Amino acid sequence: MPAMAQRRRYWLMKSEPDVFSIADLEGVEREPWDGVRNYQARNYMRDEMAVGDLILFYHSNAKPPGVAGVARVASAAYPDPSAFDPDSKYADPKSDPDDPRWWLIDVEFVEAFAEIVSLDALKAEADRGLEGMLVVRRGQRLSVQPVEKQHFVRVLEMAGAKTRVR
DNA sequence: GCCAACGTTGGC
DNA sequence: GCCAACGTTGGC
Repeated sequence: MPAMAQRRRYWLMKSEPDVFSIADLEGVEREPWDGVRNYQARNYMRDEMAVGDLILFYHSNAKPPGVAGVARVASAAYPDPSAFDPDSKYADPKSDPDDPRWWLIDVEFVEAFAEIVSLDALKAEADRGLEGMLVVRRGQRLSVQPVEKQHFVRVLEMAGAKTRVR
């Protein structure tokens, strides 16, 4: 009997569009998500993400902030090379190549929404469909967050997205 | 530009 | 192990 398939998980990842937007991801197709220097975000990438997991691509520090499209986890986790690069702004001399502190996954483009699903729009649904969604919580700064499947599906509906979830 | 939230650092 | 100081995030 085959092993039961791993349950697909859903995620939200933040990026400042001035630095790297959903259009930038569409242009390169695939991008190593380097530079994350938060342990909880690292743990999600290193320990919980699996190839094929779908991601809400969120524009932070944007006008308006909100979900701009969909991406997909495209690699298993591997050590973040920028931690070992002294010329990188993400260099971390405390990360030992034999015991790397920082890990990442590659992200690939799936879809750019016709219109951003703004944070305001998400908040407006927070009591009817998006209850408990982390990104609408005040003070929630985590740049990699798990998303419940029903919340993910609801955001796709709000966007009129082409992406379908099985 | 402001500042609340909150994670990290380091003195003790 | 506590906690003040500090730095960053990110909405506004």
